[in-house]
Amino acid sequence: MPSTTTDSDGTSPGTGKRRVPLNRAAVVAAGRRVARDEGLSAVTLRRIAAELGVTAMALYRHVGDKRELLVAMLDDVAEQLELPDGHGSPSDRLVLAFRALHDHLTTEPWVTEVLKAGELFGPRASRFVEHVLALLEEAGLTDEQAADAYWALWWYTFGHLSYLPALRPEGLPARHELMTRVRMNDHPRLARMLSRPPRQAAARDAFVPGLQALLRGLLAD
Amino acid sequence: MPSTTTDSDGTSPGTGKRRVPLNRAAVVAAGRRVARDEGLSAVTLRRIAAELGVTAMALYRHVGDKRELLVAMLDDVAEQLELPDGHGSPSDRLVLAFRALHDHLTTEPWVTEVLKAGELFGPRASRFVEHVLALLEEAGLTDEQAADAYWALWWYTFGHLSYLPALRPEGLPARHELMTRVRMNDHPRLARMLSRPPRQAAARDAFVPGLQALLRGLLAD
DNA sequence: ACCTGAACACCGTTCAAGT
DNA sequence: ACCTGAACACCGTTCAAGT
Repeated sequence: MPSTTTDSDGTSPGTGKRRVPLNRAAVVAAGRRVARDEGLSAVTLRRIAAELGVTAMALYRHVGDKRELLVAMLDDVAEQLELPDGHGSPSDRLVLAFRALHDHLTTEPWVTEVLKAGELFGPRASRFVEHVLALLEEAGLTDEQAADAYWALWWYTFGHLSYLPALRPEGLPARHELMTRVRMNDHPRLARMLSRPPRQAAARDAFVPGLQALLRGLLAD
Repeated sequence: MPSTTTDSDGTSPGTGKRRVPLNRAAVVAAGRRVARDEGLSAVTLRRIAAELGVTAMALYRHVGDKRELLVAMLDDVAEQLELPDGHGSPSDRLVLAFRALHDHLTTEPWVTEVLKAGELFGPRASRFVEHVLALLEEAGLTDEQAADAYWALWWYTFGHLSYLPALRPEGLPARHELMTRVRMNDHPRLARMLSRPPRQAAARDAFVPGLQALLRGLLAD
Protein backbone atom coordinates (compact mmCIF):
# COMPACT_ATOMS: atom_id res chain seq x y z
CA MET A 1 0.00 0.00 0.00
CA PRO A 2 2.93 2.45 -0.12
CA SER A 3 2.50 4.75 -3.09
CA THR A 4 4.94 4.85 -5.95
CA THR A 5 7.23 7.81 -5.42
CA THR A 6 6.55 9.26 -1.98
CA ASP A 7 5.75 7.66 1.34
CA SER A 8 4.09 8.91 4.47
CA ASP A 9 7.47 9.97 5.78
CA GLY A 10 7.94 12.42 2.97
CA THR A 11 10.93 10.77 1.31
CA SER A 12 11.46 8.29 -1.42
CA PRO A 13 12.20 5.03 0.37
CA GLY A 14 15.88 4.32 0.73
CA THR A 15 17.00 7.43 -1.07
CA GLY A 16 17.43 11.13 -0.42
CA LYS A 17 17.70 12.96 2.85
CA ARG A 18 15.11 13.48 5.56
CA ARG A 19 12.94 16.47 4.94
CA VAL A 20 10.54 16.06 7.84
CA PRO A 21 11.19 14.49 11.24
CA LEU A 22 10.48 10.82 11.60
CA ASN A 23 7.17 9.71 13.03
CA ARG A 24 5.77 6.48 14.35
CA ALA A 25 3.52 5.82 11.37
CA ALA A 26 6.50 6.10 9.01
CA VAL A 27 8.46 3.61 11.10
CA VAL A 28 5.57 1.15 11.13
CA ALA A 29 5.05 1.57 7.40
CA ALA A 30 8.75 0.98 6.73
CA GLY A 31 8.61 -2.11 8.91
CA ARG A 32 5.68 -3.51 6.93
CA ARG A 33 7.43 -2.70 3.67
CA VAL A 34 10.56 -4.57 4.67
CA ALA A 35 8.55 -7.49 6.08
CA ARG A 36 6.47 -7.79 2.92
CA ASP A 37 9.38 -7.52 0.50
CA GLU A 38 12.14 -9.35 2.36
CA GLY A 39 10.45 -11.42 5.04
CA LEU A 40 10.28 -11.08 8.80
CA SER A 41 13.88 -12.10 9.29
CA ALA A 42 14.91 -8.94 7.45
CA VAL A 43 12.96 -6.80 9.89
CA THR A 44 15.83 -5.53 12.02
CA LEU A 45 16.09 -2.09 13.48
CA ARG A 46 19.18 -1.44 11.41
CA ARG A 47 17.42 -2.47 8.19
CA ILE A 48 14.33 -0.36 8.85
CA ALA A 49 16.51 2.58 9.77
CA ALA A 50 18.39 2.25 6.49
CA GLU A 51 15.05 2.13 4.69
CA LEU A 52 14.27 5.50 6.26
CA GLY A 53 17.74 6.97 5.68
CA VAL A 54 18.50 7.12 9.37
CA THR A 55 20.46 5.20 12.00
CA ALA A 56 18.93 2.44 14.09
CA MET A 57 18.99 4.48 17.26
CA ALA A 58 16.76 7.14 15.79
CA LEU A 59 13.91 4.62 15.82
CA TYR A 60 13.92 4.45 19.61
CA ARG A 61 12.41 7.88 19.68
CA HIS A 62 9.20 6.57 18.15
CA VAL A 63 9.05 2.99 19.28
CA GLY A 64 9.86 1.57 22.71
CA ASP A 65 11.53 -1.58 21.49
CA LYS A 66 11.34 -4.09 18.68
CA ARG A 67 8.44 -6.01 20.19
CA GLU A 68 6.35 -2.84 20.32
CA LEU A 69 7.11 -2.24 16.68
CA LEU A 70 5.91 -5.70 15.72
CA VAL A 71 2.70 -5.25 17.70
CA ALA A 72 2.11 -1.95 15.93
CA MET A 73 2.70 -3.59 12.55
CA LEU A 74 0.19 -6.29 13.47
CA ASP A 75 -2.37 -3.75 14.57
CA ASP A 76 -1.92 -1.98 11.26
CA VAL A 77 -2.85 -5.19 9.48
CA ALA A 78 -5.83 -5.75 11.76
CA GLU A 79 -7.20 -2.37 10.85
CA GLN A 80 -7.36 -3.29 7.18
CA LEU A 81 -9.41 -6.44 7.74
CA GLU A 82 -12.81 -6.04 6.10
CA LEU A 83 -15.77 -7.82 7.61
CA PRO A 84 -17.92 -9.47 4.95
CA ASP A 85 -21.55 -8.52 5.30
CA GLY A 86 -23.14 -11.68 4.00
CA HIS A 87 -26.63 -13.02 4.05
CA GLY A 88 -27.73 -16.47 5.07
CA SER A 89 -27.58 -18.41 8.31
CA PRO A 90 -25.30 -17.38 11.18
CA SER A 91 -23.29 -20.49 10.44
CA ASP A 92 -22.75 -19.45 6.82
CA ARG A 93 -21.79 -15.95 7.86
CA LEU A 94 -19.36 -17.32 10.45
CA VAL A 95 -17.67 -19.30 7.70
CA LEU A 96 -17.44 -16.13 5.65
CA ALA A 97 -15.97 -14.19 8.54
CA PHE A 98 -13.27 -16.71 9.36
CA ARG A 99 -12.45 -17.22 5.74
CA ALA A 100 -11.98 -13.48 5.38
CA LEU A 101 -9.75 -13.47 8.46
CA HIS A 102 -7.78 -16.43 7.19
CA ASP A 103 -7.25 -14.93 3.76
CA HIS A 104 -6.35 -11.54 5.16
CA LEU A 105 -3.74 -12.95 7.52
CA THR A 106 -2.36 -15.06 4.71
CA THR A 107 -1.65 -12.33 2.18
CA GLU A 108 1.48 -11.28 4.06
CA PRO A 109 3.23 -14.35 5.48
CA TRP A 110 5.15 -12.43 8.14
CA VAL A 111 1.86 -11.79 9.96
CA THR A 112 1.53 -15.44 10.90
CA GLU A 113 5.13 -15.50 12.06
CA VAL A 114 4.53 -12.60 14.41
CA LEU A 115 1.36 -14.20 15.74
CA LYS A 116 3.32 -17.38 16.35
CA ALA A 117 5.83 -15.35 18.31
CA GLY A 118 3.04 -14.88 20.80
CA GLU A 119 1.76 -11.43 20.05
CA LEU A 120 -1.93 -10.96 20.55
CA PHE A 121 -3.95 -9.85 17.62
CA GLY A 122 -4.28 -6.27 18.73
CA PRO A 123 -7.00 -3.84 19.74
CA ARG A 124 -7.99 -2.97 16.22
CA ALA A 125 -9.11 -6.58 15.70
CA SER A 126 -11.89 -6.07 18.20
CA ARG A 127 -14.37 -5.35 15.43
CA PHE A 128 -13.84 -8.86 14.19
CA VAL A 129 -14.27 -10.47 17.60
CA GLU A 130 -17.45 -8.52 18.29
CA HIS A 131 -18.82 -9.49 14.89
CA VAL A 132 -18.19 -13.19 15.54
CA LEU A 133 -19.64 -13.06 19.03
CA ALA A 134 -22.78 -11.41 17.66
CA LEU A 135 -23.21 -14.17 15.09
CA LEU A 136 -22.71 -16.87 17.71
CA GLU A 137 -25.31 -15.18 19.88
CA GLU A 138 -27.66 -15.01 16.93
CA ALA A 139 -27.13 -18.76 16.50
CA GLY A 140 -28.47 -19.25 20.00
CA LEU A 141 -25.37 -19.55 22.18
CA THR A 142 -25.09 -18.03 25.65
CA ASP A 143 -22.31 -15.57 26.47
CA GLU A 144 -20.17 -18.31 27.92
CA GLN A 145 -20.78 -20.73 25.09
CA ALA A 146 -20.05 -17.99 22.57
CA ALA A 147 -16.74 -17.15 24.24
CA ASP A 148 -15.64 -20.79 24.25
CA ALA A 149 -16.78 -21.18 20.65
CA TYR A 150 -14.87 -18.08 19.61
CA TRP A 151 -11.68 -19.45 21.05
CA ALA A 152 -12.21 -22.87 19.49
CA LEU A 153 -12.69 -21.26 16.08
CA TRP A 154 -9.65 -19.07 16.54
CA TRP A 155 -7.48 -21.98 17.71
CA TYR A 156 -8.48 -23.95 14.66
CA THR A 157 -7.83 -21.02 12.32
CA PHE A 158 -4.51 -20.15 13.91
CA GLY A 159 -3.38 -23.76 13.86
CA HIS A 160 -4.13 -23.96 10.17
CA LEU A 161 -2.34 -20.71 9.43
CA SER A 162 0.68 -21.95 11.34
CA TYR A 163 0.97 -25.10 9.31
CA LEU A 164 0.70 -23.56 5.88
CA PRO A 165 4.39 -22.56 5.82
CA ALA A 166 5.41 -26.17 6.44
CA LEU A 167 3.71 -27.08 3.18
CA ARG A 168 5.53 -24.45 1.15
CA PRO A 169 8.31 -25.44 -1.22
CA GLU A 170 11.05 -24.86 1.36
CA GLY A 171 9.34 -27.23 3.78
CA LEU A 172 8.76 -30.07 1.37
CA PRO A 173 12.23 -31.62 1.63
CA ALA A 174 11.68 -31.98 5.38
CA ARG A 175 8.35 -33.65 4.70
CA HIS A 176 9.94 -35.99 2.22
CA GLU A 177 12.69 -36.88 4.61
CA LEU A 178 10.08 -37.59 7.25
CA MET A 179 8.32 -39.85 4.80
CA THR A 180 11.39 -41.96 4.22
CA ARG A 181 12.24 -42.25 7.91
CA VAL A 182 8.83 -43.57 8.90
CA ARG A 183 8.72 -47.34 8.90
CA MET A 184 5.86 -47.62 6.47
CA ASN A 185 5.07 -51.26 7.07
CA ASP A 186 4.15 -50.54 10.68
CA HIS A 187 2.06 -47.54 9.71
CA PRO A 188 -0.02 -48.31 6.61
CA ARG A 189 -2.55 -45.54 7.12
CA LEU A 190 0.12 -42.91 7.65
CA ALA A 191 1.88 -44.18 4.55
CA ARG A 192 -1.29 -43.70 2.52
CA MET A 193 -1.78 -40.22 3.96
CA LEU A 194 1.77 -39.10 3.18
CA SER A 195 1.62 -40.52 -0.32
CA ARG A 196 -1.22 -38.18 -1.23
CA PRO A 197 0.03 -35.11 -3.07
CA PRO A 198 0.87 -32.50 -0.43
CA ARG A 199 -0.09 -29.48 -2.48
CA GLN A 200 -0.46 -26.27 -0.54
CA ALA A 201 -3.75 -25.65 -2.30
CA ALA A 202 -5.03 -28.87 -0.77
CA ALA A 203 -4.30 -27.66 2.73
CA ARG A 204 -5.89 -24.36 1.86
CA ASP A 205 -9.03 -26.07 0.60
CA ALA A 206 -9.14 -28.22 3.71
CA PHE A 207 -9.55 -25.17 5.89
CA VAL A 208 -13.21 -24.54 5.12
CA PRO A 209 -14.54 -28.13 5.51
CA GLY A 210 -12.85 -28.41 8.91
CA LEU A 211 -14.22 -25.03 9.88
CA GLN A 212 -17.71 -26.12 8.89
CA ALA A 213 -17.35 -29.34 10.87
CA LEU A 214 -16.26 -27.42 13.94
CA LEU A 215 -19.19 -25.03 13.58
CA ARG A 216 -21.60 -27.90 13.17
CA GLY A 217 -20.35 -29.36 16.42
CA LEU A 218 -20.36 -26.03 18.25
CA LEU A 219 -23.82 -24.93 17.18
CA ALA A 220 -25.54 -28.27 17.69
CA ASP A 221 -26.56 -28.45 21.32
CA MET B 1 14.40 -37.42 33.31
CA PRO B 2 18.16 -37.16 33.70
CA SER B 3 19.23 -39.11 36.76
CA THR B 4 20.55 -37.47 39.88
CA THR B 5 24.31 -37.75 39.88
CA THR B 6 25.40 -39.06 36.52
CA ASP B 7 24.12 -38.42 33.04
CA SER B 8 24.29 -40.34 29.83
CA ASP B 9 27.48 -38.53 28.93
CA GLY B 10 29.27 -39.96 31.93
CA THR B 11 29.87 -36.71 33.76
CA SER B 12 28.12 -34.74 36.40
CA PRO B 13 26.40 -31.90 34.52
CA GLY B 14 28.38 -28.70 34.51
CA THR B 15 31.24 -30.03 36.57
CA GLY B 16 34.31 -32.21 36.17
CA LYS B 17 36.17 -33.10 33.05
CA ARG B 18 35.14 -35.25 30.14
CA ARG B 19 35.83 -38.92 30.68
CA VAL B 20 34.25 -40.28 27.51
CA PRO B 21 33.95 -38.60 24.12
CA LEU B 22 30.81 -36.65 23.45
CA ASN B 23 27.94 -38.30 21.62
CA ARG B 24 24.79 -37.11 19.98
CA ALA B 25 22.46 -38.46 22.67
CA ALA B 26 24.39 -36.56 25.35
CA VAL B 27 24.08 -33.34 23.36
CA VAL B 28 20.34 -33.81 22.89
CA ALA B 29 19.90 -34.66 26.58
CA ALA B 30 21.84 -31.57 27.60
CA GLY B 31 19.69 -29.50 25.26
CA ARG B 32 16.51 -30.83 26.84
CA ARG B 33 17.91 -30.21 30.32
CA VAL B 34 18.72 -26.58 29.56
CA ALA B 35 15.38 -26.07 27.80
CA ARG B 36 13.43 -27.55 30.71
CA ASP B 37 15.30 -25.68 33.42
CA GLU B 38 15.97 -22.32 31.80
CA GLY B 39 13.61 -22.07 28.84
CA LEU B 40 14.16 -22.25 25.11
CA SER B 41 15.85 -18.87 24.95
CA ALA B 42 18.68 -20.32 27.05
CA VAL B 43 19.24 -23.08 24.51
CA THR B 44 22.31 -21.69 22.77
CA LEU B 45 25.18 -23.75 21.52
CA ARG B 46 27.50 -22.00 23.94
CA ARG B 47 25.21 -22.75 26.90
CA ILE B 48 24.79 -26.43 26.01
CA ALA B 49 28.53 -26.74 25.48
CA ALA B 50 29.15 -25.28 28.93
CA GLU B 51 26.66 -27.77 30.36
CA LEU B 52 28.81 -30.51 28.88
CA GLY B 53 32.13 -28.97 29.90
CA VAL B 54 33.16 -28.33 26.32
CA THR B 55 33.31 -25.47 23.82
CA ALA B 56 30.48 -24.65 21.45
CA MET B 57 32.39 -25.82 18.42
CA ALA B 58 32.71 -29.33 19.78
CA LEU B 59 28.96 -29.76 19.32
CA TYR B 60 29.24 -29.44 15.55
CA ARG B 61 30.81 -32.87 15.49
CA HIS B 62 27.54 -34.43 16.60
CA VAL B 63 24.90 -32.11 15.26
CA GLY B 64 24.74 -30.39 11.88
CA ASP B 65 23.42 -27.11 13.13
CA LYS B 66 21.13 -25.68 15.76
CA ARG B 67 17.95 -26.46 13.85
CA GLU B 68 18.90 -30.13 13.66
CA LEU B 69 19.47 -30.16 17.39
CA LEU B 70 15.99 -28.76 18.04
CA VAL B 71 14.41 -31.35 15.76
CA ALA B 72 16.27 -34.09 17.62
CA MET B 73 15.08 -32.72 20.95
CA LEU B 74 11.51 -32.71 19.62
CA ASP B 75 11.83 -36.25 18.39
CA ASP B 76 13.07 -37.27 21.82
CA VAL B 77 9.88 -35.89 23.32
CA ALA B 78 7.73 -37.62 20.71
CA GLU B 79 9.22 -40.94 21.64
CA GLN B 80 8.04 -40.61 25.20
CA LEU B 81 4.42 -40.01 24.28
CA GLU B 82 2.27 -42.85 25.57
CA LEU B 83 -0.85 -43.79 23.67
CA PRO B 84 -3.79 -44.37 26.00
CA ASP B 85 -5.47 -47.69 25.31
CA GLY B 86 -9.01 -46.79 26.27
CA HIS B 87 -12.32 -48.49 25.78
CA GLY B 88 -15.49 -46.92 24.48
CA SER B 89 -16.46 -45.37 21.19
CA PRO B 90 -13.88 -44.25 18.64
CA SER B 91 -14.92 -40.71 19.44
CA ASP B 92 -14.17 -41.17 23.13
CA ARG B 93 -10.83 -42.76 22.37
CA LEU B 94 -9.96 -39.92 20.00
CA VAL B 95 -10.59 -37.48 22.81
CA LEU B 96 -8.32 -39.53 25.04
CA ALA B 97 -5.59 -39.61 22.41
CA PHE B 98 -5.56 -35.88 21.75
CA ARG B 99 -5.80 -35.10 25.42
CA ALA B 100 -2.76 -37.29 26.01
CA LEU B 101 -0.94 -35.50 23.19
CA HIS B 102 -1.95 -32.11 24.52
CA ASP B 103 -0.86 -32.89 28.05
CA HIS B 104 2.39 -34.43 26.92
CA LEU B 105 3.35 -31.45 24.80
CA THR B 106 2.39 -29.14 27.62
CA THR B 107 4.64 -30.56 30.33
CA GLU B 108 7.67 -28.86 28.84
CA PRO B 109 6.71 -25.45 27.46
CA TRP B 110 9.69 -25.17 25.14
CA VAL B 111 8.17 -27.95 23.01
CA THR B 112 5.37 -25.70 21.85
CA GLU B 113 7.84 -22.95 21.09
CA VAL B 114 9.84 -25.23 18.84
CA LEU B 115 6.69 -26.44 17.09
CA LYS B 116 5.72 -22.81 16.56
CA ALA B 117 9.09 -22.23 14.98
CA GLY B 118 7.87 -24.49 12.22
CA GLU B 119 9.48 -27.80 13.02
CA LEU B 120 7.43 -30.82 12.14
CA PHE B 121 6.58 -33.20 14.89
CA GLY B 122 9.12 -35.79 13.96
CA PRO B 123 9.22 -39.39 12.74
CA ARG B 124 8.83 -40.88 16.18
CA ALA B 125 5.37 -39.30 16.40
CA SER B 126 4.18 -41.58 13.64
CA ARG B 127 2.76 -44.05 16.17
CA PHE B 128 0.38 -41.35 17.29
CA VAL B 129 -0.74 -40.43 13.79
CA GLU B 130 -1.32 -44.05 12.86
CA HIS B 131 -3.34 -44.57 16.03
CA VAL B 132 -5.57 -41.60 15.28
CA LEU B 133 -6.06 -42.60 11.64
CA ALA B 134 -7.09 -46.09 12.77
CA LEU B 135 -9.68 -44.67 15.12
CA LEU B 136 -11.05 -42.36 12.45
CA GLU B 137 -11.30 -45.31 10.11
CA GLU B 138 -13.08 -47.31 12.78
CA ALA B 139 -15.52 -44.41 13.08
CA GLY B 140 -16.40 -44.91 9.44
CA LEU B 141 -14.32 -42.31 7.59
CA THR B 142 -12.66 -42.98 4.25
CA ASP B 143 -8.90 -42.54 3.85
CA GLU B 144 -9.33 -39.08 2.51
CA GLN B 145 -11.84 -38.00 5.14
CA ALA B 146 -9.60 -39.42 7.86
CA ALA B 147 -6.60 -37.47 6.59
CA ASP B 148 -8.55 -34.21 6.52
CA ALA B 149 -9.99 -34.95 9.95
CA TYR B 150 -6.54 -35.68 11.35
CA TRP B 151 -5.27 -32.33 10.19
CA ALA B 152 -8.32 -30.49 11.51
CA LEU B 153 -7.81 -32.09 14.92
CA TRP B 154 -4.12 -31.26 14.90
CA TRP B 155 -4.70 -27.67 13.84
CA TYR B 156 -7.16 -27.22 16.66
CA THR B 157 -4.81 -28.83 19.18
CA PHE B 158 -1.80 -26.90 18.02
CA GLY B 159 -3.72 -23.62 18.02
CA HIS B 160 -4.77 -24.22 21.58
CA LEU B 161 -1.24 -25.10 22.67
CA SER B 162 0.05 -21.96 21.03
CA TYR B 163 -2.29 -19.72 22.94
CA LEU B 164 -1.71 -21.11 26.39
CA PRO B 165 1.47 -19.04 26.89
CA ALA B 166 -0.47 -15.84 26.22
CA LEU B 167 -2.62 -16.65 29.23
CA ARG B 168 0.32 -17.18 31.57
CA PRO B 169 1.20 -14.56 34.17
CA GLU B 170 3.73 -12.82 31.94
CA GLY B 171 1.11 -12.39 29.23
CA LEU B 172 -1.64 -11.03 31.44
CA PRO B 173 -0.43 -7.41 31.49
CA ALA B 174 -0.66 -7.39 27.70
CA ARG B 175 -4.16 -8.77 27.92
CA HIS B 176 -5.12 -6.15 30.44
CA GLU B 177 -3.70 -3.37 28.34
CA LEU B 178 -5.66 -4.70 25.40
CA MET B 179 -8.78 -4.59 27.53
CA THR B 180 -8.35 -0.94 28.33
CA ARG B 181 -7.62 0.07 24.76
CA VAL B 182 -10.74 -1.51 23.34
CA ARG B 183 -13.61 0.94 23.18
CA MET B 184 -15.98 -1.12 25.24
CA ASN B 185 -19.14 0.77 24.36
CA ASP B 186 -18.81 -0.21 20.74
CA HIS B 187 -18.09 -3.82 21.62
CA PRO B 188 -20.37 -4.99 24.43
CA ARG B 189 -19.95 -8.70 23.77
CA LEU B 190 -16.18 -8.47 23.66
CA ALA B 191 -16.29 -6.48 26.88
CA ARG B 192 -18.26 -9.25 28.56
CA MET B 193 -15.87 -11.87 27.24
CA LEU B 194 -12.77 -10.04 28.46
CA SER B 195 -14.30 -9.37 31.87
CA ARG B 196 -14.56 -13.08 32.54
CA PRO B 197 -11.66 -14.31 34.65
CA PRO B 198 -8.89 -15.33 32.24
CA ARG B 199 -7.49 -18.14 34.31
CA GLN B 200 -5.16 -20.48 32.49
CA ALA B 201 -7.08 -23.41 33.92
CA ALA B 202 -10.17 -22.11 32.13
CA ALA B 203 -8.42 -22.20 28.78
CA ARG B 204 -7.12 -25.64 29.63
CA ASP B 205 -10.60 -26.88 30.46
CA ALA B 206 -11.93 -25.36 27.27
CA PHE B 207 -9.72 -27.62 25.19
CA VAL B 208 -11.78 -30.77 25.60
CA PRO B 209 -15.26 -29.32 24.89
CA GLY B 210 -13.99 -27.73 21.69
CA LEU B 211 -12.29 -30.98 20.74
CA GLN B 212 -15.53 -32.86 21.28
CA ALA B 213 -17.45 -30.34 19.22
CA LEU B 214 -14.96 -30.68 16.38
CA LEU B 215 -15.19 -34.47 16.53
CA ARG B 216 -18.96 -34.33 16.53
CA GLY B 217 -18.84 -32.28 13.37
CA LEU B 218 -16.20 -34.43 11.73
CA LEU B 219 -17.80 -37.78 12.46
CA ALA B 220 -21.35 -36.78 11.60
CA ASP B 221 -21.74 -37.24 7.87
C1' DA C 1 14.41 18.18 20.12
C1' DC C 2 16.25 15.00 17.27
C1' DC C 3 19.78 12.23 15.64
C1' DT C 4 24.63 9.97 15.55
C1' DG C 5 28.90 7.03 16.79
C1' DA C 6 30.87 3.96 19.41
C1' DA C 7 30.39 0.43 22.35
C1' DC C 8 28.38 -3.74 25.01
C1' DA C 9 26.87 -8.24 25.43
C1' DC C 10 25.24 -11.41 22.95
C1' DC C 11 24.15 -14.91 18.70
C1' DG C 12 25.36 -19.08 15.00
C1' DT C 13 28.96 -20.48 12.36
C1' DT C 14 33.74 -21.01 9.88
C1' DC C 15 38.47 -22.09 9.84
C1' DA C 16 42.94 -23.01 10.98
C1' DA C 17 45.34 -24.86 14.61
C1' DG C 18 46.38 -27.82 18.41
C1' DT C 19 46.81 -32.65 20.81
C1' DA D 1 39.74 -38.29 15.81
C1' DC D 2 38.33 -34.92 18.66
C1' DC D 3 38.45 -30.54 20.51
C1' DT D 4 40.02 -25.44 20.99
C1' DG D 5 40.81 -20.24 20.07
C1' DA D 6 40.13 -16.61 17.52
C1' DA D 7 37.50 -14.46 14.36
C1' DC D 8 33.38 -13.02 11.31
C1' DA D 9 29.11 -11.07 10.51
C1' DC D 10 25.41 -10.26 12.62
C1' DC D 11 21.62 -8.93 16.58
C1' DG D 12 18.97 -5.44 20.21
C1' DT D 13 20.03 -1.95 23.14
C1' DT D 14 22.56 1.81 26.10
C1' DC D 15 24.91 6.03 26.61
C1' DA D 16 27.31 10.01 25.93
C1' DA D 17 27.94 13.21 22.50
C1' DG D 18 26.86 16.16 18.69
C1' DT D 19 23.82 19.85 16.18
